[in-house]
Amino acid sequence: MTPPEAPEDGTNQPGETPPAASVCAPVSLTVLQKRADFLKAARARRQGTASMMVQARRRAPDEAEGIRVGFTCSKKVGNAVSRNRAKRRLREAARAVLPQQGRDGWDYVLIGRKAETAERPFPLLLKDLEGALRKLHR
RNA sequence: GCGGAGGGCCGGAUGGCCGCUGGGGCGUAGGCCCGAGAGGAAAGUCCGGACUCCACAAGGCAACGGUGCCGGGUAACACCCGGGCGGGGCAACCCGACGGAAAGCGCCACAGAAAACAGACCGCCCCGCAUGUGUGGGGUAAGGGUGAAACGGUGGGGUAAGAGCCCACCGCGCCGCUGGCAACAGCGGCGGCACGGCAAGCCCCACCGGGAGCAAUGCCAAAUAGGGUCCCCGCGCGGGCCGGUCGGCGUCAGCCGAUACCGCCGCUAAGCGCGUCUUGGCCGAGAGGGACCGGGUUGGCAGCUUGAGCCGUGCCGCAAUGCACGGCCUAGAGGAAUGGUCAUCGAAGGGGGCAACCCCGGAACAGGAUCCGGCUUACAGGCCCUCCGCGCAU
RNA sequence: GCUGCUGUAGCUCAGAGGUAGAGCACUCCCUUGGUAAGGGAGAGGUCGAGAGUUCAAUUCUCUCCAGCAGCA
Repeated sequence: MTPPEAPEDGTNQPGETPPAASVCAPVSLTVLQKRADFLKAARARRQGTASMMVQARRRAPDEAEGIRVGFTCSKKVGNAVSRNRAKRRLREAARAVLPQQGRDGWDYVLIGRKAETAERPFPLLLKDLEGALRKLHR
């Protein structure tokens, strides 16, 4: 089931992802660093999925440029190893999905969950993020 | 071969594509190229330091805390090495908070006659009286029972019964000699049992320690309200004193005062509280503008990785370690990088098979956050070296 | 990252080297026509875990494990 699909992903992603980030979409993807940005996003819309919680906020026009995204894992997720693994997988999922499906001028915050974020197969992780974005943009 | 002891090491591999962090080079720039990127515990934060700030200044004492056989190592340590003593193991070897209880105080439940300094419940023995079992006096601590612990142990002599009362050995204590730097050990002599346990109870002795921590600390910038100092303008608002006016009380002398009194208004659940006259003089200097200072907030920079560093060789030393020479540069983030995915190979484990082998499965504990030295705790599995016991063969 | 504090009954807390306790809650009984209140009786504990000191540890010491605070 996965082997037939997997090579497609392996050949498609390298060809498509970099142009999407560099040429086709002029929006830049930056990472949230400030505590205030996270707090603002936490007050905005949110959508939970099996593997993650997604918060999204449309910024005021003069705040910043492009799509911004942040990652968070609380201590409930586990020790440092599992927290870091969850954040890395979320970061990779955001890199694959947000340049196409994110909207310019929005902030997104992805929050890891206990075991699911680290264990869910990667294609399903991507689908979770896409579904959550669709609901949040409505 | 089986079982065991000690020490050391590794702890998924290779490659493709796409990324991340910081470094170097090129380029006006978009960007391109090069090389680097988690651990043995990075963990717990239990000790010891470096470093920074604060306090105090030669320093000492007190208090508090820590360490605690001896010697050595070290920047230092509660760590390491060697030795001693005690305990465990047939052994290799392992474990030990291991100073002082004859400086003092305190505690030792229950049981037991008695729990710390002597004494005697049941007993044993002698004598007297009464007599078949008691009673009075005296001696004794061997035996019984209790307890975690009971006033040296075993054997012999001795005795009315007993007792270090006497003797031998053991234990204990003191003295001397010998070996050792020392802890301590050995030997000899003497004493004649006195000295119960607890110091992870207070304490005594010796030694050590000022406090806080990189979220320490230093620097830069921005905006905001308020504070301090100085300068300019300056007497409009407000403060103090005196006076006026007005008001309240009054025993008619006076007293009190815009924080009083009456009333009103506003905030409040209510109470408290605040505001609601005026002009003149003097003192004083506010607000406004400018400059500087200090504090807080946000962001940035430094601290930030060349160090009690790592590797190799040689030398002194039983060893820890030290010294010399040569070589190497090995993460530096800051809501915090070291990843995702694919392919090939793959240890443990599970299933099938007489077996070769086949199928499933897919790597333990866990990730830097100023840096070092230790300790402790977690850890699938594997490799190497040395040693011990038993069995077999020679 | 650093520094402290706390773990005892279902809950809130005492306790101190030899017995584990109080209040509320729970169960049963009395009282009431019934409930509440009141009275009586009862049950409920690896004292966070593991080592050590001691004759004896919930208490003293050490090591772990949780939880909660503070520090820019």
